[in-house]
Amino acid sequence: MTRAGRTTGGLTIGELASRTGCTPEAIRYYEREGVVPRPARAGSGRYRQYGDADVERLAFLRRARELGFSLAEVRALLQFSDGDPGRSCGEVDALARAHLTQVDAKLAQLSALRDALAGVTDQCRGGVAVADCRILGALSGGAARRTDAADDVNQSRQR
Amino acid sequence: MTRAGRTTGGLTIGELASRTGCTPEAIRYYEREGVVPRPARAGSGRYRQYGDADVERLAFLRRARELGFSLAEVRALLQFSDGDPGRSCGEVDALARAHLTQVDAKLAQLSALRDALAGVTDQCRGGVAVADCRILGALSGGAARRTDAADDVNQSRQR
DNA sequence: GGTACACCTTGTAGTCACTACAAGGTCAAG
DNA sequence: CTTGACCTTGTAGTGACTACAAGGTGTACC
Repeated sequence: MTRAGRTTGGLTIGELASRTGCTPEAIRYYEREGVVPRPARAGSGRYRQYGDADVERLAFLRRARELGFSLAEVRALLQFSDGDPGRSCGEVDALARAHLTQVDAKLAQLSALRDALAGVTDQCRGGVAVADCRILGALSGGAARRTDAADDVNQSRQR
Repeated sequence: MTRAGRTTGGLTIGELASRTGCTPEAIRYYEREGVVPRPARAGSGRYRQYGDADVERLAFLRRARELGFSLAEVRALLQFSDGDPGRSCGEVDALARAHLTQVDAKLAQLSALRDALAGVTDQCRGGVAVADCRILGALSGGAARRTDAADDVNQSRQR
C-alpha cells in the first residue's frame, strides 16, 4: 500500500490536509479551537486518524472561510448542522444574510478607495520633485472626514 | 483656559487623538513603531506635547491607512516627504500604483464572493428544516476548487 | 490648601487566524 | 538497521491595534 494505508484505513493529518487545501498546522489549530473534533489516534502509534466525515467537515469549513465567514461563524454554522436536523434553518439564513450585508458594505468602501487611489496616481506623472508630488499632497490635504464606514476596510493585508 | 491650554500651548495626546480620529493608544503605538516621532514632553510634567506638524502627520497617516496602505508603506511614504524635497516622486508613484493593482485584485475577489454568497442566501427561504437547508448544502457540497485567488480575501474581519 | 476627577504614564497581555520553527517520535521502505 | 518522510507537542511571531492594570499629573472647585 502507498501512503493512505499507513494507519489502518484512516487518513493522516497530512493526507487530510492535501485533500482539503489546508495545512496540517491549520487543522491542528482548528482542533485546538474546537471547530473540528479531536480525532481517534491510530492503533500502535499516536498519529491522528481521520475519516470521510472529517474530510467533509473540513471542506465545509474551508468553503465557509473562503466566503469570508469568521471561524466563530463557521463554528456556529457547524453547530446548526450538528444539532437537531429538524430545527428551522432561520438562524443559518440570518447569519448568512448579515454576512452578505457586511460584504456589500466592504465592497462599497473598497471601490471608493479604488477611485480615490486611481485619482491620486493619475495626478502624478512621475518625474516631479517630491515637494510638488500630488500623491503626497492628496494624502496630506484631502477631506479629513472620518466616517465609521471607512473603518473596516483597511484590515485586508495580512500574510 | 479650557483643555487645550494645559501644556503651554501644545496638545495632549488625547487632544491630538480627537483631532485626528485615532485613539491615544494607537498614537503611542505609532510612536513605538517609529512612524511618528517621539514628541517633546510638557514643561513641569511628563505629558507628551504635540503641535500642528503632529496633527498633519497623523492626519496623513490616517488617510493613507484608510486608503489601505500598510503601516510599513505609510512609513515609506512619510520618509519620502521627510527626505530631500527635491527628489523625484517616482518611488511614491510606484508605491501607489502597486497598491492600486492590489486593490483592484481584491475588489474582483470580493465581488465574486458577494455573488456566491448572494446565490447561496437566495436559495434559503428560512422556514425549512436544517436538514434541508440550502445554505448548509451549498457550503457542504459546492465546487471544491481551491484557487490561490480565493486565498487572500478572507482576512478582512479583524477588530 | 485639600480633594475630586479627568486625563496622562508605562507595561503587559489579548485579539484573529494562522504560520514558523524546534526538538523529538513514528512509520514504511530498502 | 538506516534513511527519510511524516508525525507529535509546544512556543513564538505576524499586523495593527485594543484593553487593562497600577500609578502619576493637572486643573477646577470648595
